[in-house]
Parts: sequence; structure tokens; C-alpha cells
Amino acid sequence: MRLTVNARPPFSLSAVVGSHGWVRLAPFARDPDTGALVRVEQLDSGQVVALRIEEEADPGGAGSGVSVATEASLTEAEGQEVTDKVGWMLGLDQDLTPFYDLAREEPKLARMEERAQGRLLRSPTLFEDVVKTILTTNTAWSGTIRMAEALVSQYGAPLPGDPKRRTFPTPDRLAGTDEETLRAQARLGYRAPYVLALARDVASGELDLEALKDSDLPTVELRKRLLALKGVGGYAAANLLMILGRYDYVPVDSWALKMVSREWYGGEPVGQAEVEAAFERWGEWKGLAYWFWDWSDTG
DNA sequence: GGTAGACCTGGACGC
DNA sequence: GCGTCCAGGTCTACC
Repeated sequence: MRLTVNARPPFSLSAVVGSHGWVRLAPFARDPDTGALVRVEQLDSGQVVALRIEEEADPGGAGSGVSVATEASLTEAEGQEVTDKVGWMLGLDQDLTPFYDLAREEPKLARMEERAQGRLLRSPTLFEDVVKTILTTNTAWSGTIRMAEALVSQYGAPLPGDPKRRTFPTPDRLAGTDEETLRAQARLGYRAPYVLALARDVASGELDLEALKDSDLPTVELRKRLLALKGVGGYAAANLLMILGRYDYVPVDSWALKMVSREWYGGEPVGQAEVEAAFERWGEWKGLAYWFWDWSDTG
């Protein structure tokens, strides 16, 4: 079965997929031959399907959306669910025009509009993105990849016909495990109690993470909600705010400190304040300006 | 409000 | 092969 989902222009699937490292975290994957974004997903009906997402070019040649293929046939409701999830994952209705208007004047960002950059690849649920963001903290990227793969392979729902391919585990599934198992089998280390507490709070209904996706809360309040989650500090909250389409904060990690040091401080050590000051002029767009800054000439 | 130390893992390194 | 050191954010206790 094949669905077509339109995007607000400018749009480029490869720009979204290449926006950050999420595509390398299971169950996301990229087809090495075609570049298609693939992912196993469980629908509300319980059916587990493999999604294959490819650029859908308009007659003029410019990207105008994506096609989504599944081997299984879908009911109308399932098709709508897939459309909604893909729309969220790729940010298809996002309008970055105000940012592009500013970025055009900055040589380090000027090509973003032409390249249709600015959207960040997201997971279908905020729960998955919070878990993955926790898995990025205080570890090398290879560790994040390993931990995400472990969660999917050990707790995800299998794809019928190809059970090695699995979904990201639901909060219910993770809530049913325990800290020691997450430490010993998924090798989450000290992050295990954070992920477990998050899963149990979401599974019990005590925490409605998904409601934050379209929240009207001011960014400052939204940030407080995220910081209240165990394992989510300043960097993680800023990263999650970017995923939610709020760019008021810069996710300052060790890489950000290094790049800002080289770009503006001659290699002298800098702190969080210097990174924030470097992008202060971008106001509500400072996270995007930082994320897509062209560091290619930076020492 | 600011800071030091602990948390946990895997990889790099020296022996 | 083994032991040691280090990188990577967040939390907690303490000042």
C-alpha cells in the first residue's frame, strides 16, 4: 500500500533525515541503496508495519512531500494514523519562513532555505524522543546507538515475517521491566532508573508527554516541564524543545563549547554563557541558528 | 546560585 | 590480556 503525504515547501527528505543523528538510532534506518527512510511501527490497531518513506517529487522536480509504502494493507483509520505520524516525524507542515528571512542575511546560514534545511527528524512519540535524548547524555554517540538498539531488540514488538525488525518499545512494555534488567541487559547504566521512571509515569497516565507536542505553554514553562523529568537537564531540555519546534535555547554540550571556542574565542576555553551569548541575537531562533551554523571553516 | 563529586560504559592507551 | 584513564550530561549534597 502506498500513501502520499504533502509537505509545506521548501522541503527535502534528505535534509530532514540528515538534520541530526536520529536516523542512526533504531528503529530508524536508512536504505543504503535508495536512501529511503525506513522504520517499523506499531499502529493503534495493534498491527506492526514497516514504513518505507521516500521523496515524492513534483512535476517541476522540487520536493513536495513523501510517499509512504507498507507491504501490509491498511484500513482507512490506519492509513490516517500513518499519515499523521509521518507528518509529525518529518515536520511536514512546519513554516520556517520567518527564520529564513533572517538567515538570508547571515553567510553562515544563507543556504538553508535553498537546501530546505531547518526541520529536525523526530520520533512518532515524544516518549521515544525523551528516552533517546536521555541516551545521548554522558556517553559517546556509539553508546547511544548501542543502547537504543538494545531497547528495540529486547523490548520492541516484532514485524510479522521479519521478527528481527522491531518497533521502539511502548511505555507499557518498558514499565513492565525493572531497573536491574535495564542495567544488565540493555546496558543503560545509571540511566536505567530514569528511563524506567519515565516509562512508568507515562504508562500509568500520571504523565501525558504527548500533550506537550501541541502545547500552548510558553517555552519557559515547557522547559520547566522537561527539566522536571529525571535525567533531563539543560542540554537535554534544549534538545527536546528543538524537537518540539521551540528554538529559544541552545543545546550546549561539549561539542558546542569546542566549536564556539574555536569560532569566536581563538580556542580559549568557554562556558555555557559564551555559547548562549554567541547566538543571543537570534532570539526565538537561536537553537536553529546554532544547529545549522556552518562550522566548516572553524579551526 | 554556584560547585564538586559521583554516576556508568566503552574505547584508548600503556604495560 | 589486564589495568588505568578519560569523555560524555545530570543529579545531589554542600557551601
